[in-house]
Amino acid sequence: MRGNSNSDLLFGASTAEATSAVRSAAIPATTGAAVASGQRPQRAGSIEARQCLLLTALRLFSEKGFAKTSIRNIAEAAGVNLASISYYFGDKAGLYTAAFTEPMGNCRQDIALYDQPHFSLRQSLQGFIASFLEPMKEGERVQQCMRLHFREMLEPTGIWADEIEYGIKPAHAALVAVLRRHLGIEQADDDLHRLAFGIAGLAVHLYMTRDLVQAIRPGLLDGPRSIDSWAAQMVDQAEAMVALEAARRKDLKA
Amino acid sequence: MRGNSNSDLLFGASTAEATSAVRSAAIPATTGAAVASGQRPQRAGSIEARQCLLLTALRLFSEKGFAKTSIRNIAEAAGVNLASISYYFGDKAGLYTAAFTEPMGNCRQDIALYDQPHFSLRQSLQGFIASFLEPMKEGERVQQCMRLHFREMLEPTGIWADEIEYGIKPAHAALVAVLRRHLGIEQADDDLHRLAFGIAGLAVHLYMTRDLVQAIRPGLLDGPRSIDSWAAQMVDQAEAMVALEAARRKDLKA
DNA sequence: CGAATTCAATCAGTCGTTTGATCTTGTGAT
DNA sequence: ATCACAAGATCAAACGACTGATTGAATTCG
Repeated sequence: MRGNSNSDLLFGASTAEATSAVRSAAIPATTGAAVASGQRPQRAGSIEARQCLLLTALRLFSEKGFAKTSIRNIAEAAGVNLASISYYFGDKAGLYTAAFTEPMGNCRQDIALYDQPHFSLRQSLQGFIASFLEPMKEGERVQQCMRLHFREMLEPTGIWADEIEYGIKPAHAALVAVLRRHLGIEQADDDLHRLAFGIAGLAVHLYMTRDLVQAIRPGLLDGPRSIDSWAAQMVDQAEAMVALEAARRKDLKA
Repeated sequence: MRGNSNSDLLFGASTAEATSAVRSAAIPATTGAAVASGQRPQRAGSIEARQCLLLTALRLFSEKGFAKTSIRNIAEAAGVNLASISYYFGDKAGLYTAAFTEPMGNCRQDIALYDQPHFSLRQSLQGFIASFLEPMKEGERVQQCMRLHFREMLEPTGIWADEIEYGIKPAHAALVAVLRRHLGIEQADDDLHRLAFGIAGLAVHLYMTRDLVQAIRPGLLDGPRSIDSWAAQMVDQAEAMVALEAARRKDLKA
């Protein structure tokens, strides 16, 4: 009953748990009556180990992916004992879930950056593109978050379903709303959704093909200046794509 | 010395080998003098087993990735014995290499589709976009090839380096050449390369976010008609992006 | 016959997970 | 202030399952 480790890897791990409560919630009935529900006396160095484990896991998972990263690698790199993983996070899936969701508060893209009624189209597009490209300039922590994010996109593990529902869908809907507003369309149709996907794709594509760009045209991605240049070009392109759609709809009417 | 299985997984497997010669070439010195170099009497059903193994591997690798697919899974699904894998392909990496490269002849994008001196810009863009999107309409075999391809993009295993060098780089260079020609530029600069990446990203992005599109706007991807609509829109968008770049350069001169 | 192919069985290694002992720290009684 | 006790935290060691790979005999066909 426990053996299907390949199929049910990342499901069932509790997601909405407080930092210290995870430790107990993930453990079924091993240590017995040691933990009940909400009690966090906790010693001094405890959080350090947990945090170190979390960040190391984030780094390794984002670099090598879930399957190719063993919890022994993580424990070793973090300098903590192997059993600490099951102690703090229950199992490998719990650690992954925690590494995926907990640090995400810092690097979650903000819809408010582009979905404002008083924004011009260009302002909205700038905000949208920036919400994707800005993290590329920041520290590696944020980049690891994004990298893990986009890794999920190609290799869904279960968390991704949640992320689509509560992260991507709203963002997409917001962009569609922006476009709908500026194009003067009442009901969003297939073409508008495709346009939204296309604009998002301008930015998303960079994350996917980052290594590719590095290999083909090195220096096109080094330093914040390069990112800014790229972002500016994307905004122009997105604007042109919207203008194109506007013209197409105008032609269609006539 | 043999233990570093995580790091050197996919390296060292011979790539440029004929179909039947792989069987021997990948095996160092195990079966002794059984095989020398080029001798292929071969029985009738032999190629069937090899082919079945290859296609099953292609399917499973494209669905679950390299690490999460065991050779036992493949052998079982293919209905052949486990040892046949090492017999025909040497090891797991050899099977992967074969599954990656051999069926690729059918679905390799053709530079000739868009890099023609007498083509109009629109024709070239149509050919380029089509070279990406056309496979999405064909059978699942081709889709598995492409999926395995883009899986490599996020999770490089070594073959990817070759693919960049001999598959992607030439394609990118060809697109840059097309753009350079139509924009009347002598030397390709960063902006032109970014434009090329952007146009490619229009199409590539679809592969990455296929599941996403399916989840957010189902029906936007079903049937060849939908793909055609999408391709047409992409061509228009790419054209607009080129026009934008042309205008920008004209302004820059003045 | 003899080579090509298939098969069951087994190897050593890594994986995720669990265990029980040990060390460390905070708390309350004396 | 000192002690003992308990809970938090860490540790080495091991478990069973699964992995990729290999062997040598059995089978099948030219």
